[in-house]
Order: sequence, then structure tokens, then C-alpha cells
Amino acid sequence: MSETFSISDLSREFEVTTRTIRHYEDLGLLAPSRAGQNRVYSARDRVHLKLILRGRRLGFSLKEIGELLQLYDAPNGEVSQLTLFIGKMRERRETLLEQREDIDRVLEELDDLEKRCAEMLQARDENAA
Amino acid sequence: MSETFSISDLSREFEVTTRTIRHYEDLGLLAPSRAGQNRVYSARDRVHLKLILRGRRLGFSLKEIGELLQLYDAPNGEVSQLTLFIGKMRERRETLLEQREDIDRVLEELDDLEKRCAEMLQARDENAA
DNA sequence: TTTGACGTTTACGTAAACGTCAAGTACATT
DNA sequence: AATGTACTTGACGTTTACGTAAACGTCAAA
Repeated sequence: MSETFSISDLSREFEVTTRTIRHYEDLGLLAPSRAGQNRVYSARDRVHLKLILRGRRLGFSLKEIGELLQLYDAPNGEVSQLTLFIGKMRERRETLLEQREDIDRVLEELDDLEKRCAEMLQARDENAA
Repeated sequence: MSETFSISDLSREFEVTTRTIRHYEDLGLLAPSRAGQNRVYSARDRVHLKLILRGRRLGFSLKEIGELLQLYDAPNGEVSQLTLFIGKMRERRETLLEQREDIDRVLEELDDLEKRCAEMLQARDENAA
């Protein structure tokens, strides 16, 4: 019924090595089913990998990503678990918002620098004319 | 005239260890002057450290940060250098923009999750009433 | 049937980013 | 003179995130 993927399918699609994918499994971030001894990845597994790589791009450690995946997968526990979950999410949100501010700052600085460079180039051209 | 800082001043202000600061110097990311054998950091050095830590938060390697600092410090070279510099900045910008999209996506997902959690809590409360 | 492409496990290697002593210097205070 | 505080330079240790090589299984095409 639903689509499945081999390890090299995912390796190609996301441009990571198979070693990397297996490493994530070693750390408990992925749990594909098996056909014989071969790994078989479901669409859900694929989404997990996508989330892992996104987390990595955002600078989270694989351990932290593991915790996030747990939270993401199983907001089904008790009230205490849920409120704890919400708390953790709020923390993440703050971290991410700070990170976005960092990015905006850097982008502004890059703008400034680029303008200065353009000006320097122009000045040179005018002198050459 | 201008303010200076000891290594522990900066250590306290930015909440990093002195070891970390010395490590950055080992890698050529900082170059404080000396009073005898002791390091003396200028306001400029302090800004450098701030930039380093920001880069770190954004997931850049210290090596990459070093390149960025060089670019940041010395856009004074030839035309070829300047255009190369602008090119590198464009790349950085794209990376950062992608990263910001990642963050926005994650923030949306966190919103969804939080709403779902809130709904689950509400449903429970209504049953309890 | 052998070659090739794909997969597997096991295990040691490695680069990055520091942590953690150890041992010493310099200067002020008690 | 001794104690304390802040600084210094090694140098080895540690964690994270994989790389890489070895040795092997499986199946299909030539």
C-alpha cells in the first residue's frame, strides 16, 4: 500500500551517507522495519529523517533531536507529561526566536558590508574614467 | 583612553570559559595585545568575541567563523578580492535564509503541537466536569 | 557462474571544540 | 615570608558525529 524506501533511496534524496542514516538508528532516532536483514523505511521514517536533518541544520545535537522526536511522536501521555511537553516547546521556541534574531542581525551586517563593497568598486571605476 | 578587558572579564560577560577564549586565540580568531604576558582585550576584541559566539549559535564551525571574520575585517583588497567577498556573502545569505525558513517551519509545527496539547487537556477537563 | 550493485555488522579512526589537570609566573595582601 | 588571586603555557582527555575499512550476505544480469 504505502511507499517504502531503501537506505540508499533516502541517502540519495537527502544527500547524506548511509553511514549517517545507520548512525541515527544506532542513537535511536530511526527505527525502520526489516525485510530479512535489510532496512525498509516507511514514509513516516522518511519524515523522521527530514526532521532530524532540519534539527541538525538548526544546530541541535543528535541527543536533543532525539528528545524532540520523542515529544513530537508521543504527546499522548498524562497531563503532567503534556504540560511538561508544552514547557519544553516554549523553551525551544525562545531559542529559535533568538536564533532568528541572530540571523536577521547578520543579514543586516551583510547588507551593509555589501553596500560598502559596491561603493568601493564604484569609486574605483570613477577614478578610472 | 579606550576600555580594555581581562580574559575573565570577557569570560564572565559572555559566559564562556577562559579556556574557550584562549582556544579561539589558538585558532587565530582573536589576537589580544599583552601587558607583560597577560592578555589585554580591546573593545574591538570584545566585538570579535561577540561575533564568534553569534556565529557559533548559528551553527558555523570555528573555521568558517574565522573566514567570516577575515572578510568582515578586511574588505580593503583588490577588485577581485572584493567581488569574491561579495560572492561569499551571497552564499552566506542564502544559507541563513534557508535556516530562517527552517526555524519558521519548526515554529509553526510547535504551534500546532501546542494547540493539540491544549485541546487534549481541555477534553480531559470537560470529561472531568 | 562470476561480476556488480546493493545491503549487512563490527570496529577502529578522526576532526572539532573544548574540558581538565599540572606546573609555573606575577602581584597584592596578611 | 606566606597566602591568595588571577594569569600563563603545555598537554592529555572527552564528547559528538560521523568516516572508513574489513569481511561478509543476496540477488539479478551478463
